[in-house]
Amino acid sequence: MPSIADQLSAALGDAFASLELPRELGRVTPSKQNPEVFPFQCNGAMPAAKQAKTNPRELAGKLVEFLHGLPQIGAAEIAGPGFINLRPAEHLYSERAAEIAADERAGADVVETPRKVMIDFGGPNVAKPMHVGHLRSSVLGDSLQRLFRFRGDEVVSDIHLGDWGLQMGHLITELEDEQPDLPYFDAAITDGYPSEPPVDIEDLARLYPQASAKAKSDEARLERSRAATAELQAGRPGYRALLKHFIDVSVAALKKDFGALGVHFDLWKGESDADPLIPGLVEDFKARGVAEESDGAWVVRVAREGDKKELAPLILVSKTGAALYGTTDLATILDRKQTIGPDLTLYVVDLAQSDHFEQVFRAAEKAGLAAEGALEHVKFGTVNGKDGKRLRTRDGGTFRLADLISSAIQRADERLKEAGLAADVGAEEHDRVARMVGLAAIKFADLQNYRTTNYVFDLDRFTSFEGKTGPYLLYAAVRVKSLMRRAEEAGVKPGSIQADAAEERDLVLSLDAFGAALDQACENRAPNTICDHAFTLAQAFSKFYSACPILSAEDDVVKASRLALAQATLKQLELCLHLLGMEAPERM
RNA sequence: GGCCCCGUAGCUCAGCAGGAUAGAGCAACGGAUUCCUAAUCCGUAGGUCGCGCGUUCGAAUCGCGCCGGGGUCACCA
Repeated sequence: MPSIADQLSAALGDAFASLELPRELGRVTPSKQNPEVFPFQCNGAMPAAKQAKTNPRELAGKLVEFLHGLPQIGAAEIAGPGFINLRPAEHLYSERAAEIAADERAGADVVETPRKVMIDFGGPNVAKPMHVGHLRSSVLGDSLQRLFRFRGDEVVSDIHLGDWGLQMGHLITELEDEQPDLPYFDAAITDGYPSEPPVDIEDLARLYPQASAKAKSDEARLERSRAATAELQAGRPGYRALLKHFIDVSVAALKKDFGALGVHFDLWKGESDADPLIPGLVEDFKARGVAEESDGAWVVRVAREGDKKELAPLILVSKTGAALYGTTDLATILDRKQTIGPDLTLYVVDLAQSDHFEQVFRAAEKAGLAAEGALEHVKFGTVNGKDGKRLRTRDGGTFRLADLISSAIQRADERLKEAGLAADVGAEEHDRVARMVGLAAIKFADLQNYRTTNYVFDLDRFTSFEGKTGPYLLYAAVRVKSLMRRAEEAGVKPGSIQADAAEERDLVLSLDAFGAALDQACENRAPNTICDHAFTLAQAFSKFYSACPILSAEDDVVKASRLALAQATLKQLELCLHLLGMEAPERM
């Protein structure tokens, strides 16, 4: 059974069709005008009348006339220039509520034709620890993979490690300066390297910035890194062995970090995995004339007729013979095409890289590696401090993601203690709850804004249990869980739902809107509509909860009905939390 | 300078497949608890939707031009 809104849309669609007008005009939306009397409205009569050059009110009159006989319609009226206000038929509330209550998916549909969707996100760099910039990609990407999967698409996520290119040359040469005697640097030695890595994660974190800073002011130093990069890419055994150590050390640390964040990847591939495909890809591009020579480099021209912006060519092979960022990305697209064959690939990467992806996508399309529109840059803005500028540490450095997370968990812990929550559950459980609250605070704060906006990071606000926050939603879910436990103790069982009170109806309508919220989140590749839905639902429940006694209701039938509503709400709320990468504890 | 993103209530942000009187949260003010977790609920106040012009019966939403903030512009990733 479709949602109430969809049933009304279908009815309106029929009405339009009966007048030989497009069904799409029948789209019904929630009404803000007078929702108690007419919760929905349809605005299609006005554009239709415009097109047909007739009077909109007259047209609306015909539509309403058609609606009168239909079983879904409780009432319909014309208002203003041609708005059609709608009230669903009485029986729809309890029918739809019963269905949501019985449905594992809480009323959300699956997609008609599942696609294979590749999601590339996270993108941490082997050479450096994760910083705030990785937060959005990770949180957003993870939510998107959960969402697409839930909707029935086949999803493959890939962390796409930054383990190739100049940064590796920096690491190698900087390590050589510190420990020149290591066998990796002796070109005469080509085998039998130590199995223990020569560095740990802190070394990596130190070496890269050192080298990068030197290279900025010292051209010769930069050239050394470039040369080392070229040698690495050419296959010098000692450098390859070092690369493997770097990756291993880094991945071990990253798995810990992402595990703590609750973020999962199907594939832990990196840029270096695409390397074997590069020579063939380059030859192919040259042979087919996709690439051409320019100033000693090989480039793919991607500018198009009628472009507003002047898009520079993508550099496939630099004049020193090195593969660049774009080359690796193209080879990765080829790799994925051969091994996975995605219908759609989403790159969850910050919007500063818009031009880069535009180049890569165009080059891929030009070369026939991907269909037009099959590659998509899901861009997002920056995380700012209260000053409105990029979030920095007090001394102006970049904020480590690990520090950010631990400070959120610590703040959550303080909040819990202030409120006397999660007090009698034991220290271990308390810490677990604090972790859930802290992560929920960060994730919800990140996801509730539309992804392209830059948002201000304010831990005090995010960790509050009041208002539109992750902790509020967790608490709302916990309250219902607690209610369900009490019901069980009292031997009360959920029964058939009868939505009579205004608060009960509003709650049903809120539950009904779940699918639409997911549709929109999917379409926009932005989970903020899920955040919004979860919050609206929690609010609708709060109103219901304060207005309609459940366990203390006098009538057993009412009691069972309201408990069923509470149970359905909990299920849908937990699904929302899950899709946002959050989890509510049993008690708080 | 070209291009991209952003500009909505005191603050943080939704809304932008054109639709009625522009929303939420926080902060402010007033009220509600013998009752299932008051971290709640009810109410009040708060707006030239950056500015201007245009398209339209109708513009926060679409187009053009400005202003302000951020980003980006071929051999880094």
